Amino acid sequence: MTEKFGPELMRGSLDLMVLSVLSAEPKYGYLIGQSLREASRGMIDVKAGTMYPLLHRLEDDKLIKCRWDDSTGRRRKWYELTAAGHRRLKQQATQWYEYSQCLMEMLKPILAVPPEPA
Amino acid sequence: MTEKFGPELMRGSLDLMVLSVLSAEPKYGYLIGQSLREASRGMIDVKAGTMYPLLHRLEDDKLIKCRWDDSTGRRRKWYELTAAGHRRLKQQATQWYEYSQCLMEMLKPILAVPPEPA
DNA sequence: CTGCATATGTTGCATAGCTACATATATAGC
DNA sequence: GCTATATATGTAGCTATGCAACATATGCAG
Repeated sequence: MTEKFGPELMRGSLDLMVLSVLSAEPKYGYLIGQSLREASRGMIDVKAGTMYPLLHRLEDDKLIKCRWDDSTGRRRKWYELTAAGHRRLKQQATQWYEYSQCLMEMLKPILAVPPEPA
Repeated sequence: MTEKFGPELMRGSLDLMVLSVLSAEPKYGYLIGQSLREASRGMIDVKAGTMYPLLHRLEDDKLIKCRWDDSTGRRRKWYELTAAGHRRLKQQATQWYEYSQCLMEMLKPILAVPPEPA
């Protein structure tokens, strides 16, 4: 396992990742963080100070909507995608795919060079 | 042709792209911008207010070094990678590749859905 | 000689991820 | 019962970086 991905690298795709893990089923903030860690085998670790403001932004933009669950001792804020959220997810996923293909093309000659032997 | 890639998307990989286009041969700032536009078929358009501060940062970090050419009427500042720059490029390219693979895995189910018919 | 492409640079703004902190409950170990 | 840890949400302030807007200057085409 390599190092955890730095914040600069994820900048610009965190929204996309959160929308992505919410697309299948509703989740609450803490659980979203766990899901991302699992899906990335520990490479992606979104901090609380990043996650909650991010969720509030997405909610302000009407891409997700929330529902408090106070039935248990643990207060949990469940989020799910709105129709606009689903649309945005598809659009952003497509754009990210195109971008990564574009960048990959540029990096091809660099990545083709094998790493120096130890 | 889709829309130009937004700044949020490129955040975190602009350094990598600049190092990448400098890896083959020295270039000056304005030319780097053109090279990126061409390599991306117009999708990537780095503004002057982004490019020059970026180059100064990379130089401060000793990843690139410059040489003025005042022999023509056009003052040009040619940049080339240092040894550290080459190392950083390989390292960042590899990390970006891993990150994109990771994200692509997450986006697979979303991208698999065909776009709605018009 | 006027306008545009070329070429480099700065200032100030907005955005978003981080650390550090604050609050509160559930659970496990002693 | 007490303590430490995991769970769960939140805020305030810092920092980094891409942007628009501006500034300066040259070469070349009409």
